[in-house]
Amino acid sequence: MLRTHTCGQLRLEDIDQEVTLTGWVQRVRDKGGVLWIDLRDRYGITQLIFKEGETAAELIQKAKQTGREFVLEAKGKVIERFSKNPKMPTGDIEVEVTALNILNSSEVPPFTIEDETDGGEDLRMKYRYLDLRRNTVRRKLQLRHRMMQHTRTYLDGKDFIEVETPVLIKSTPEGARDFVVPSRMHPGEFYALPQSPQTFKQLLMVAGFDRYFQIVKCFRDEDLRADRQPEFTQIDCEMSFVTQEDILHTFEGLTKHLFRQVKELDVSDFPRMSYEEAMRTYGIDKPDTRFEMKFTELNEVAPGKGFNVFDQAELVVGINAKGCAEYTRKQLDALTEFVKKPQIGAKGLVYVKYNTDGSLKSSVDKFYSEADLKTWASKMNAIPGDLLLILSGEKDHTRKAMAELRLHMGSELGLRDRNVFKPLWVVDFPLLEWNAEDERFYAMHHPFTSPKPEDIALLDTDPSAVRANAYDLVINGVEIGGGSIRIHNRALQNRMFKILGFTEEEAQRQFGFLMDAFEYGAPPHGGIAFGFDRMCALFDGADSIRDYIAFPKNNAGRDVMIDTPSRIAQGQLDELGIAIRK
RNA sequence: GGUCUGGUAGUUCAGUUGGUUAGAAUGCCUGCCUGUCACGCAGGAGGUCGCGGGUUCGAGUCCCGUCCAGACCGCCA
Repeated sequence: MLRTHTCGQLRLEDIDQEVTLTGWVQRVRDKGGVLWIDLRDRYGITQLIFKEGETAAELIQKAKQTGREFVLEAKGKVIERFSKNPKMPTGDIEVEVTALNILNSSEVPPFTIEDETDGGEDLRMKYRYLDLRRNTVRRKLQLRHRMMQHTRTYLDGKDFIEVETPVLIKSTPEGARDFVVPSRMHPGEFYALPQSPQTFKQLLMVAGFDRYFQIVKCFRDEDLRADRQPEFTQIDCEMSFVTQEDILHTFEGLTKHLFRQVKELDVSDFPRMSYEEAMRTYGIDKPDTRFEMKFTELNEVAPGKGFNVFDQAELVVGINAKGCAEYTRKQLDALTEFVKKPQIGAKGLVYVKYNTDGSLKSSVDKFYSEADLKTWASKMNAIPGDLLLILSGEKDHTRKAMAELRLHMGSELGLRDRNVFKPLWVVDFPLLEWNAEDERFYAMHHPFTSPKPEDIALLDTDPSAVRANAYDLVINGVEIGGGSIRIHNRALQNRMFKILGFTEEEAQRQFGFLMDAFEYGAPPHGGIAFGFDRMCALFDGADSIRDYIAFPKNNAGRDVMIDTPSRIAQGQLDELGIAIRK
């Protein structure tokens, strides 16, 4: 080792020790007769001192030549500081340097290597290796590391076996776009990178592994968001001979274990909510339950008074913003603007102020008496001082818009505390979703999801009413994980593919290996996958997953540091039998 | 595919109804300073205002196009 101690280690009790430290120059402070260098490594900062008349002149000269981010090896004696710095753990001591070796010099970095950097996002990404030197960024990756270790400990303790599945697999048309990899040995043929190891983990269940997990990279060629990267990591799990209840219990346990170990938090048992209830009361399948403000449907009381907008609406729905009756015209206009944004797409917003004096004032006073408004208010459990916000229109759109407005109000009222965690299981998802454009059903989860046994009869008569044995883990409005009990029977799997519009040949060609396997004693099984990057960000109270990934892509899917995607040589293309269309 | 926001010194930003030589902070360089730790003081260097076109006597500022970055919608079984 080049060093005897780290830069975060030395204390008063180490005084008079001869030590050697290595690290990067955080800052040089030249005070004339005395010069200090803050030497930094992953573990902390230790101050080196060079003193005129005491330190050899050539050493001082060498120290003066160093600049930010130079790499040094400094030998010297630990001494007590003349003036201590209580703000730093090593602030009682400093190292009186007797030998200095410049291990490497450094260009002036393009941004400051400090917790509060002056660097913008794209510059930090271009010089990610410098960004990663910063404590704040490194700590996020250390959190990820701990999450990963505790996940492995927990699952290993529950007899799960970690198995690696292939990365070069087969492309399938369902679901997200695949990243594809051309085959040199088979020109014109392609591998695909896995969107998830779904079929492989099911095959491991057929193989009798009983409990499998993998912390695994998955790939989806879709547009990016702050919480979506083209390559991302899942905690992928599967169990045999289990009911949905067993899976929820096991992975509620994992989640609680992580909260305990990583956050030192004990969270209470996770409530269950049906998909239907989530949609009806929160307008979304991943409700943020840190605050109430649930939807109240007003279809029974709102129409029939000549207000065309409500009379024609499939859904009239309101939320009660508690204590907001004092909102000004300007604030209400801002809310109206918010819901009219194209991304949200509501046509307008109706409000009812339940004033503290008991009177009611609304934007639709022309059509409704105070008694009408009072009926609404009581239906929405409003008391004087509350503000009712109401949207109407086609059901799905209106719910979606109201869900956005609810989150907006929750943020505005400070009800979405990043240090509060409210997990829940959303269960009983529909098995299928009708797509009007393609005029066919799509699997809401994936085509291997088992329908609820009691709903199987509906598969032929009313497919959209069939519920699945599928579940999502939602925390603070973020979908953290999802899974299902799978189909383990060839006939039922075939029936599913048929409903999804596959011909028998297509199903056989794409998933024949799985259905063949089902014929050799496939056990009942089910599983779940967690979005690991999201989980890390959520645990840390962050919205973006980028800082929890060492080398992320930007929002155009580009790695600006290594500058990729990039062109490849003509020779490589020729070898692969690929021509680029001009 | 679409919507919005931004692009000015190494960096983070300001720049008024279009008007002379484009500013601040920080960083960088030089000098001074024996207890600093966001050290201090004095001085200095540093700009194709993303790129292209247009309007105008005159464009960092207005218009059109384009590139880049970020957020979002669509998309993400």
